[in-house]
Amino acid sequence: MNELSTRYNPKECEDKWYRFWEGKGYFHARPDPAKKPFSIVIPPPNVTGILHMGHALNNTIQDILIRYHRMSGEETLWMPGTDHAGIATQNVVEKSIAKEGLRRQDLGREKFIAKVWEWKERHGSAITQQLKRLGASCDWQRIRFTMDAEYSVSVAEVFARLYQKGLIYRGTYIINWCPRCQTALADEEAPHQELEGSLYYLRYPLKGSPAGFITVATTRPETMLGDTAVAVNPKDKRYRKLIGKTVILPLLKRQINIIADKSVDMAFGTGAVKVTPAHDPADYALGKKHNLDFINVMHPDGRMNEHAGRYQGMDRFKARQAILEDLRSEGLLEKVEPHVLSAGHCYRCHTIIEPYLSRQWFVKMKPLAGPAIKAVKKGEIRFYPERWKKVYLNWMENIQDWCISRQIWWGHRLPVYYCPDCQAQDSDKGIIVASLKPPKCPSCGCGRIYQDEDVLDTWFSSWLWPFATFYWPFKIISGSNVDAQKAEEELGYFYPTSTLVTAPEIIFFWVARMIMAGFEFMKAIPFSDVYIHGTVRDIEGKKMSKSLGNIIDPLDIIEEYGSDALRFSLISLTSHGQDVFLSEERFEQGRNFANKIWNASRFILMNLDASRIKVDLCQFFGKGDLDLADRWILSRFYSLLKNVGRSLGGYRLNEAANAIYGFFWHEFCDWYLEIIKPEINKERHQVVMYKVLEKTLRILHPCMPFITEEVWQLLPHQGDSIMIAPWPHLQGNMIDARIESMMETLFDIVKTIRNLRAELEIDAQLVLSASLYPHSRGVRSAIEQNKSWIANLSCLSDIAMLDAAKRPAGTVSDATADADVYLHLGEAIDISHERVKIADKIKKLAISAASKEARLKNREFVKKAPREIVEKEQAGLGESRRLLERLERMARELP
RNA sequence: GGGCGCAUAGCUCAGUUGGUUAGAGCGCCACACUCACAUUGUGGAGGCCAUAGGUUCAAGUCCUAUUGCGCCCACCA
Repeated sequence: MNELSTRYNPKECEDKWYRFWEGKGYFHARPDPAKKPFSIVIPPPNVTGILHMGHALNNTIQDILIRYHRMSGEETLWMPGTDHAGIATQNVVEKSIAKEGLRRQDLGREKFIAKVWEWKERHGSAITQQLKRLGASCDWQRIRFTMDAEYSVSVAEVFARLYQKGLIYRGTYIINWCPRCQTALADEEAPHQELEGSLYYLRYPLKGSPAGFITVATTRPETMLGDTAVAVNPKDKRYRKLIGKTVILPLLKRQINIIADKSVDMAFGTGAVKVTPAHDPADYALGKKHNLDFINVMHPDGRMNEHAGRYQGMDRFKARQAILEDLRSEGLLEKVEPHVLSAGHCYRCHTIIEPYLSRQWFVKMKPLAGPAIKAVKKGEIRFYPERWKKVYLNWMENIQDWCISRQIWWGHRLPVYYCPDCQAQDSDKGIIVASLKPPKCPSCGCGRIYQDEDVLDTWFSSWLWPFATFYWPFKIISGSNVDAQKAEEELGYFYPTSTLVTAPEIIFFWVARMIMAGFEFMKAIPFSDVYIHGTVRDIEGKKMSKSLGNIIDPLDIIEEYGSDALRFSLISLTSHGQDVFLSEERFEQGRNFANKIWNASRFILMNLDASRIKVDLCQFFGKGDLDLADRWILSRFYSLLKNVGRSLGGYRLNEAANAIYGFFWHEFCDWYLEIIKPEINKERHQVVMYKVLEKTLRILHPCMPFITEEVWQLLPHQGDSIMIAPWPHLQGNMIDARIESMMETLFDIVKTIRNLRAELEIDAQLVLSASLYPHSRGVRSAIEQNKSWIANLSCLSDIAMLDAAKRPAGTVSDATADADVYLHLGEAIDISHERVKIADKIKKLAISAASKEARLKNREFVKKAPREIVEKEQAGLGESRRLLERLERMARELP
């Protein structure tokens, strides 16, 4: 095995093993009634996406869970796929055609959509290829896309069912409108920017009171033409007597009422606010609540319309100036204050967006939310960490109707058709909703029906992800090779899925809606656990984003440090849902760990006689054939296994990763391998070091799949791949707290001796070996060469062992044991400054023993503390007293 | 404005239901390469666990308030 490099080389392994696994079909899941199912649906990344650190974290977590459950003998499915991401994708393609000087309008809808598909075919697999480099063991045979033909049928079906149930309706809504681009924008496409504006104070004369008026403040005076009320806070003493009175809207001389609403902020402006329901989202809500008129005063291009009186035809900002001048000349402009306001701007042309009233489609959410709230309250669906439950419930209990129509081209078109002959204004007559386009109008029979131009919100397809990916509702499409019966079986087997792993930002957008859809269409929860991980940030706590330039590209990290290093470092930093603060050096830890694994394995391979490792470990048991060190490392391993299982079960992945790290490096390598070195050829050590390495690799595999496979393949092994090797069984009888405590005592001794190493010119590690293996030839000769007193030390393990044996299990007092051994050590080592050091340590231990005694004297403690604690304290007390005496004697003898 | 989170070593963070001496990684200091690994090893320094109260036999852990930082949602007429 000498040909193995002293450095682990990820590049030689990763691609090789990934292809091996995929080629063997290990990622593919099929229902097996004999096995328990475990399934995860991937949060589908945008098809335009490239892998960023957030994806890396999200998918590493999923892969760990998947690999863990696969090894645990469950039938494990990880369903991959991508999201068509309506607006994001449309923008990307628009940008790409802009290079040819084209706008989407130049192409027309059909040709543009064809371009998007073309783009998707060419670039849409980038992110899935990147997931493979991460090691993600997705079932790629099942990869889905939210615009797949079958998936689109699911979407249309859901729309139709909800419509028939009366849960989808048409209504008006204020949207972000760019008057220049003449398009609706989603909130995230209309970023708010601060700008220096003015706050204008306008006087609205009171009807029937010639000198009376009420002053309102506004930043957009031109919208006053659409005012249909003035609102004040009902608690506001200044205006209380005006509530219900009428004012004359200046310029247009329309009469409007003064209404009361507690949403009005008494401290802002004058405390009275003009209400323009057609041009402001908050006013819109007021308008709905108080049943006001909605007067739209603008054309879609931002010019004033026929409701604007003499300002008709003016641009909105020109109209603003004209209106202000007219008000000033009428003495109705009280004052103008500078005011910083933040307004939405079109992300493309930076035009100030106009809140614009338009007709949209909605889903009634309250009826859907009911069961989804209950399921979480009852604990059928659990959030990890639990605090997100509150966030979820808070939102669900105040849920608003969901606007699902979007005025863009890329997406699922609404399955809504109109018959021009039957259609009547403002009614649903002539509207046909069907999952597939009907050939003719069902009522008049004409063939002139046409489809709604709008598309559905992207989330209207992704909320079906846990079951639509299984081809629900199993409607066969001509030309498709989907086997409906098989699909139904698979859905029955794998649904509800097990765990959803996602980021907090999309609890409302996605998680909550999936739960609602699950109940509505599957009559069952979509998943039982929701694991919410943190956001990946840079070292200063800023969210990673392109515009900030603080991106750490996971692919660069894989290139430089390896995929396992990336995965390990990310996981070890992710503590239970806290945000992850990253800098590139973080990945050195993962890389170094991989290298440590590599070199320890190389060492074992060099010293392993493969013919002897078949020996069953159990042979050694009961015969007392295992040495202290062997028993110790086995005990430590099984303690680790127990902890790792518990941590993974509670989604504390970082604990699992860090526990394995600490065990492998600081216990297995630093102590066990060093201790057995002098007698590494002994059969028991051969077996134990092999078993511990092999099993540790297995429990590390979910976290670091590549290096564990590489090493595992070099070791003697059973089966084709570590990926499908069984998760080790917990053998509780191997966990021995007394052995562990005893060894720790010995380590303390050795550490003390190491301090003396320089002046005594001895090898401290050898001392421990000497104490454990006093009769080995190597140790004996070493002892001869060194100072004779080392021989004294060889009795230490006997002392420690006797000590431990005297006490019943579980009552070992570390403090007492430590002190005892140090006393012997003090006798064995005749170096004065070291005595002082030891005396210090003993003093500390004595204080601890004294405090124990004091505590037992406290009646409240004895009465109220848990029994085990009291018993533990009592058990240690007798020994502590003896110890104190000896300590005093020892102290007198010190120089 | 509503909701949530965080504050522990120089830095980044663990610390499970309160329980004996608060841990890790990185960084720093000293020492060590004939040794599986210098991407290494050994040792060391470094903590009023943000502040003030409270509950308890016992508080880093639970409660209240304060200060500072951060996130989400709403709003900004």
